[in-house]
Amino acid sequence: MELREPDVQSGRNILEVTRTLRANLRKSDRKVADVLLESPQRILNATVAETAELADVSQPTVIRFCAAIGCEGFQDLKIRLAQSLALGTPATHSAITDDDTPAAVASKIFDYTISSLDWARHALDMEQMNAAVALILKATHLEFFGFGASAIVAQDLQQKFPLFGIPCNATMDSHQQLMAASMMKPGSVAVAISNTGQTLSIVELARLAREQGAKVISIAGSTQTALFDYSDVVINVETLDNTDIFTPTTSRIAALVAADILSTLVARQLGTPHNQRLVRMKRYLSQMRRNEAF
Amino acid sequence: MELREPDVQSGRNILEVTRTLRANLRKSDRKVADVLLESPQRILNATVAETAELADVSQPTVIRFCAAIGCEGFQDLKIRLAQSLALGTPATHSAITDDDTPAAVASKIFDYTISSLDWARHALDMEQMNAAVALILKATHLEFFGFGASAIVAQDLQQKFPLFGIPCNATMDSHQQLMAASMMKPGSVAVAISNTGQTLSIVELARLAREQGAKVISIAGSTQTALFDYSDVVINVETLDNTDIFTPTTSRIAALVAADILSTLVARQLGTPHNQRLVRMKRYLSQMRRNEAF
DNA sequence: ATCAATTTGGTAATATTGCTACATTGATGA
DNA sequence: TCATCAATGTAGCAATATTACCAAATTGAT
Repeated sequence: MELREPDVQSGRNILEVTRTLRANLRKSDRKVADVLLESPQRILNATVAETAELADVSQPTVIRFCAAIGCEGFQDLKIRLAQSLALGTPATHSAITDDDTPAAVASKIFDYTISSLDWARHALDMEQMNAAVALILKATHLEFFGFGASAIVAQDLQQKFPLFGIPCNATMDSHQQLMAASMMKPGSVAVAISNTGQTLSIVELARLAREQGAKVISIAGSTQTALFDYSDVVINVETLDNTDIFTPTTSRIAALVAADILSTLVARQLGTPHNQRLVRMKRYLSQMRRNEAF
Repeated sequence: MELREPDVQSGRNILEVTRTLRANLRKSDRKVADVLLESPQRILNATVAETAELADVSQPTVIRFCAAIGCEGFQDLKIRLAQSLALGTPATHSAITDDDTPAAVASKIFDYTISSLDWARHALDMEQMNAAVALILKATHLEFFGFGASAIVAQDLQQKFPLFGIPCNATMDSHQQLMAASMMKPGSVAVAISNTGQTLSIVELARLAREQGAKVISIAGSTQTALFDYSDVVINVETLDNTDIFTPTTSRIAALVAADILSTLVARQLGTPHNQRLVRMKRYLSQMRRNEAF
C-alpha cells in the first residue's frame, strides 16, 4: 500500500526514536540525546562542533550518536529532524501548561492536530476504504449515525452525499435514528460513526440495521471495538489519544478527513457526468450564498 | 507575536516559493529550480556537486540559486526543503488526477489538509483571538451562527461552550436564527462563522445582533469581507483555496482547529475549579457512552 | 584483588563539502 | 561598435563532517 512506504514509516520522527532509545544509549550519547530533545530547533541550525559543545562531548561522539539512532551521519540527522519538526513537536512534548502564552497554546494545538492527522494517514487501511466505496456505489440509500462529536461527522457526510444523487439521511434525534435503522432493508447502507466504537446506542443501531439486511460501514478509532461485530467494513481512523484535559478532540477532525477521502473516491467512481453536475451544484451554492436573504 | 517569526513566515514552503519566483530567475538558476521542483526528494539527499550536475550548471550557480530564493546556503535549503516535504507535497502539486490510485487520492487529501492547516496556523492573528477570548469571558450568553459547512463548526462550538458554564445556543433553522439574533442584547456575544464572509444571511444576522447591542465575533477565511463591517473581532482562518472540484473543504477543518484554540484559551482563563468540573464532565460523558441505550 | 578483554570517549589527521574571489563570456544600450 | 553590466564558470579556500587511532574506563573471570 503506497501510504506505508518503509522509509517514511520506519525512521519516523527522530525525536520519538531518540526518546525511546535514550535509556540504552552510551552515557555520552545520552548527553547529546538530551540536548536534542531539549532544544531540537537549536541543533537544526548548528554544526557538529557546536552540537558537541552544547552537549559537552567531543565531535566524534556526536557522529557516533547519529549512528546510534540510525542516521547516516550528521547531515542526515538534521534533515530527519527538520522533517520531524515540520510535523510539529510530537504530542508527548506539547502538553499545554499553565504558563504557556496564548500563542504557544495555539501553536501546540496546531502541532497536535497535524501530528495526529499524520498518524491517522498511516493507520488508514485502504482496502477497507475501497470496500466502503464499493458498498456505497451499490447502495439504494444511505443512513449516517453518530453522537456528540461524531454527529458532526455524520452531518458533514450528509451534506456531501446528496450531491452524488444518493438518497441519504442523518438524524440526531435518537428516536428518529431508531426508526430509521429499523426501516432499513437490503440495499441500504448504514454508516456508523463512533470514535470509541463502544457507544452503546451506535452499536445497537448497527445491529438493528444489519438485522434488516442492510450493510454497515463503521468509522471508528480502532478495529477492536464492539461495533466491529456488526460491521461489514471498518474504516479505521486512529488518532493520538491523550488524556490531558486541554487536548483537543482530534478524532473528529481525522474522521472528517476520512469523510473527504470517502466522498472523493465515490465522486471519482461516478465519473464525469456526475462531476459536471457537482460543478453546477457548487456554482449554484456559491450564488445562493451571495443572494440569499431570509 | 510568537507565531509570526519572520524566518518561518517568509520562507515558508520552499517549493511554493521557488515556483512563484521561477519566472524572475536567471536562466541557470531556473535550471536548478526545475530540478528542485521536479525531484525535490533527490536534492534532499544530494550534495552541491550532485545538484549542479543534475541541473547541468556549475556549483556556484547552485549556491547563487539558494541565495536567490532566500536561503542562507545549501544546507539551509535542504533543511527548509525537508520541512516542506514533510508537510506533504504542496497543494498545487497534488491535484487529484483521474488515474491516481485510491491510495494516492487518500495521500493527497491528507497532504492537502495538512498543508492547509499549516497555512492557517501562520495566518492566525493571536491578537484577535485574545480579543475574542476576552469578549467571551464577559459574555452573559453566546449564540453561534453558521450555514452549510460552517454550521458544523457552529455545532462543534455549541458542544463545547456549555461545558464552561456559559449559556449558549446554535440553531440551524434560519427563522430561529433570525429570532435569536433579534433577541440579543448588550452582554450577548454572537459568533458568526462563514468561510467566504460574504454569506448574506450571516452578514444580516451579525448586523442584527449588533443593532441590539451585542458584540460580534466572526470566524472567516479572510479579513476583507462584508462580515468585517459588523464584527468587533475577526478570527482569520485562511486556507489554501483551490477551485478543483475534487478538492476537499479544508476551511471547515481549519475553523474547527480555531474553535479548539478558542475553547482551550477560554478554559484556561476560567481556571482550575472550572477545569475540574470539565474533567468530571468528560468522565460522565464517557460513562454515558458505555451504558446508554434507548 | 588483579589482570585481560571489551567498551567507551577523546585527539588528531583526513576527506568531503560548501563557499568565495576572480576571470571569462554573453548581453544591452549609447 | 564599443563600453558597461549582468551572468556564469574555474579554481582555490575555508568550513565541516568523518575516520583512524590511542587512552581511559569498565567489566568479568580467576
